[in-house]
Amino acid sequence: MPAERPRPTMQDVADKVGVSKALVSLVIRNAPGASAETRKRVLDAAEEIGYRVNRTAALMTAKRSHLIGVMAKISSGFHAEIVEDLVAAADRAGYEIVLGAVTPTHDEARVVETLRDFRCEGLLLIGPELPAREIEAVAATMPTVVIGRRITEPNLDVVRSADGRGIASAVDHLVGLGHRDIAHVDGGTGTISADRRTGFLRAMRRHGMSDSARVVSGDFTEAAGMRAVSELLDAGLPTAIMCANDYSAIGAMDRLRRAGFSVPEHVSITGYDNSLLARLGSIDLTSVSQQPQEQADRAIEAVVERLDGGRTEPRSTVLAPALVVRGSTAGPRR
Amino acid sequence: MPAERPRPTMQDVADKVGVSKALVSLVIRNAPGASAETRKRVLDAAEEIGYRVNRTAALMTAKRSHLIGVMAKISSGFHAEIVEDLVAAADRAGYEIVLGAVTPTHDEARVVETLRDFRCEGLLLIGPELPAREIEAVAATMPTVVIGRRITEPNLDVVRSADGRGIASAVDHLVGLGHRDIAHVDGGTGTISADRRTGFLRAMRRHGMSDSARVVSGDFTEAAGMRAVSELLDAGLPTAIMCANDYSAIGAMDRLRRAGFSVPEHVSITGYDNSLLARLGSIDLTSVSQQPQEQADRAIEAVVERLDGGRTEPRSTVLAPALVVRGSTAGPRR
DNA sequence: TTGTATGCGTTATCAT
DNA sequence: ATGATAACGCATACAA
Repeated sequence: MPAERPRPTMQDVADKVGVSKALVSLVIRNAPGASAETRKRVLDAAEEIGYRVNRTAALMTAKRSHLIGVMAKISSGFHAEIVEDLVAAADRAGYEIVLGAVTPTHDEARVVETLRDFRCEGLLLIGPELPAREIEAVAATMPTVVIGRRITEPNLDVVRSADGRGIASAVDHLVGLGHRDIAHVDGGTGTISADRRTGFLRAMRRHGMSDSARVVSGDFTEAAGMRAVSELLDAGLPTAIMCANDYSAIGAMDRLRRAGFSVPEHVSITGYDNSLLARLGSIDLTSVSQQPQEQADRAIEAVVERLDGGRTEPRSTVLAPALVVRGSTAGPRR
Repeated sequence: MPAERPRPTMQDVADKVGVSKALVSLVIRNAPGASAETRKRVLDAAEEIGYRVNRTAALMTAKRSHLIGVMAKISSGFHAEIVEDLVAAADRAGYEIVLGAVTPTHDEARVVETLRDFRCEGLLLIGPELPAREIEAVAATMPTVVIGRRITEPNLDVVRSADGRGIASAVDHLVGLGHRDIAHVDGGTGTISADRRTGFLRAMRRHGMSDSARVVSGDFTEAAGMRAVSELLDAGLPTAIMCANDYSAIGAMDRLRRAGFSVPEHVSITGYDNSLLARLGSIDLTSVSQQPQEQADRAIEAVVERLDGGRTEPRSTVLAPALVVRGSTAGPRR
């Protein structure tokens, strides 16, 4: 027995003021068609009896909900960061965010269903791992934007940052410092990892260093970074190691230091994501920012264009990542 | 013009099967009063035409929504962790979580309003910074549980971990290792910080070490940890430093190392929260876990007791924190 | 077991 | 500018 005291309704306000509820509706929604006089009286009465519009009821009849569903894995710092920027951007565009959290007990499919049940008009999927055809099936139903994953399907908008270019800028940075022997610790199978890996190989080729370009397999974890360095210790250490993300970079740094090498004096290290970790003074990791705020702005822009502007052709927005140089990189020892 | 293709309704299913929508309603809700025969036919038809109950409409008439609102600051790793556990626990109890994210652009008051608008039956506030009377005002309206903050108001349930005891267990650990000169870097004003500070002082007194108990002021940031160590370097380094949270502990560690001291050889360091950071191999920080999963379970238990069990007296649940010993603490140098 | 009727709080259409 | 009224999709008491 949830002690639910009956909320005042629009009718209550109307009765109090002595007008029709239709008029109250106009005033509450800030729609034109009510005199300033009445408007004030209605607002005052509403305030007084503590009236708040019943969103559930409003959604029943309203054409629009102005709700945007966002699927994210909040345990990921990067996702959480983007979500923050999304609510701000949505706010500016006159929309509200409904957040669907992906957790071990709530998989992506279920989150999407829930979001849809809440009558969201558009869907923003952050780093979805759902099969492309399932995403496409959703996108056929409602405006959908995929954030941070390369995927081309009709009906689908994509906002992401160019992972290949991000890695390339890091390679350029290291080469500029004089490095010639660079290894990459990748993130395993998966689109993102693949993009970063090929970005690395391509950039190395561009610098005429294909021969020294080594790739060690990993999986985006700290442990993977440590394992990779163990391998490299056996095979012969490069002068710089570029990791597929910050976590593995931190693992790599740690393993190196435990082996008696110092960063960046003996080996330079780069990460990816420009996470909170990378920014820590005690870690101070050169990393690549995916520009979460930019991505958030573009994603909101994309849905809103479809929702308010009537756009129907898909659009892909690829942002340039930004290298953030910190203390984990320096010129190689001679 | 959001291309909203009309969703199939209960009537559509009813028409297809050739029954009334009331009957369909029974079947969908899994309520008794329909033959197994019809049940199957209805379910099949629903499946076929892709029918999903319109939650908005259902909420209009249903007594219950089985929705629990959670206010959290997802940029906080600790909050994010608890949220994950909450959705799992809610799931087991037959409820669904509506997540309200507190961000720089959406303050706590606004989030609470939104959650209420979504017709949540209960509210879970994680680490609220709202004034106690505002929280009480909400709690007067609907079952409310405050997580992680000490506060006593009528109508209010509280689930938290005993910060004082957590710090005390860390003190005991250090004293057991032989430390006699211990400093505490606090987290500024605020309930949580105060609890940890007094917990420290009390534990030190218990060990007869009030004289050597020093408190340096901080603010839960990495920078605060660094500043605090700078102060201590001038005043004379203790053999152990207990920080109010992991962030400031990391700042402290870093500052010490830059000054040429090593952890834990010269100085032992402890943090608080047992965050992802503390668990990193390269940081390996002795810390105190607030047991997020336990807290989540208890919080759900509390609302559900009020919602389903009809409990009305407030209840406060104080959990025992768990010390997690890692590599940042060791016996003092002689 | 099944169907009918009514209400939920709001928005939207059409009068006035 | 204002009001009456019909949806909206579903749950529920009640009738059959």
